Amino acid sequence: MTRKAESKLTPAQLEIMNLFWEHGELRVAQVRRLLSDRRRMARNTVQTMLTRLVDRGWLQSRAEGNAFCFRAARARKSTLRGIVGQVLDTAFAGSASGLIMALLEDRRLSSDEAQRIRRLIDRGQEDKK
Amino acid sequence: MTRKAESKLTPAQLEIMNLFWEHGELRVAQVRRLLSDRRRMARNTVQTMLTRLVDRGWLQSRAEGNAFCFRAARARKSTLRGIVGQVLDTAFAGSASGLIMALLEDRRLSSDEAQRIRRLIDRGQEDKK
DNA sequence: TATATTCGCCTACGAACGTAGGCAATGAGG
DNA sequence: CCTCATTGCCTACGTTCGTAGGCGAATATA
Repeated sequence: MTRKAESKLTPAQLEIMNLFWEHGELRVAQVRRLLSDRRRMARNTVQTMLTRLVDRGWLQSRAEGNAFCFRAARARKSTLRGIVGQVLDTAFAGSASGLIMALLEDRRLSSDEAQRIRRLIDRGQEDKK
Repeated sequence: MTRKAESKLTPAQLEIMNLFWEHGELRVAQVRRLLSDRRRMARNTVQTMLTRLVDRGWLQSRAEGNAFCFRAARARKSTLRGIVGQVLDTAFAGSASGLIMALLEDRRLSSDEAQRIRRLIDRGQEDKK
């Protein structure tokens, strides 16, 4: 069982990880271009962040020709689970309903989404994989 | 309208804020004592953190005799709402059901809690306010 | 071939965090 | 009056983050 170390991603790092989870393998320049839609930063800034993400096990890199290809080293699913779990414990003392209450307080759900959530709860109730 | 600045609390800071939301007004030594159950730190560490929380508008202070009393300057509710909203946007691209899915993936709900959540969803569905 | 672009790598820097030492004042106890 | 514990305040230090400059190698272009 590989220990996670759970080093916690900052918002900026998470934004980068999202790109990898969505696009798979990317090079520095590509990350920068994809990122530039909402956040402009120098090439070296992107490079530094990728290097640090590699250091902490969030990304893997692979040499291809003269450049490098990076890709996510951890699954999106388990990472998000970790993030939510952390918030749940530190901010809501483990109360899932407390968290969901806060969630519903400023976000109106579409009936579609409400339906989906209800199903999730029911499934989690009867059956535990 | 006092601007929130939404400076984001770190885990350690949140732990302290929780004490104030639970206990109301506290002095440095009291915070340290309450904190010592799970996290031992020097008096000056606590002092520094409180000072910084005051600087950033999370706490208010009031002189009482020779010492100071601190208390929360922002409501727990709106703070937690902000935290969840931030996670929702940065990690789940605004998808509430995505967040809840991650939540349910490693936390089994008690049927009690499931019931409560279902009620919250229904209420949010029909009626806003 | 000479020049410009792209990329990796090393280094830096200010801000924020968590941590804490040390000093001065004030109040309590002998 | 002298000593000790408590408190406020100022300062510091190592780390991480976000930001980036600059150098040198390789590649593309004129």
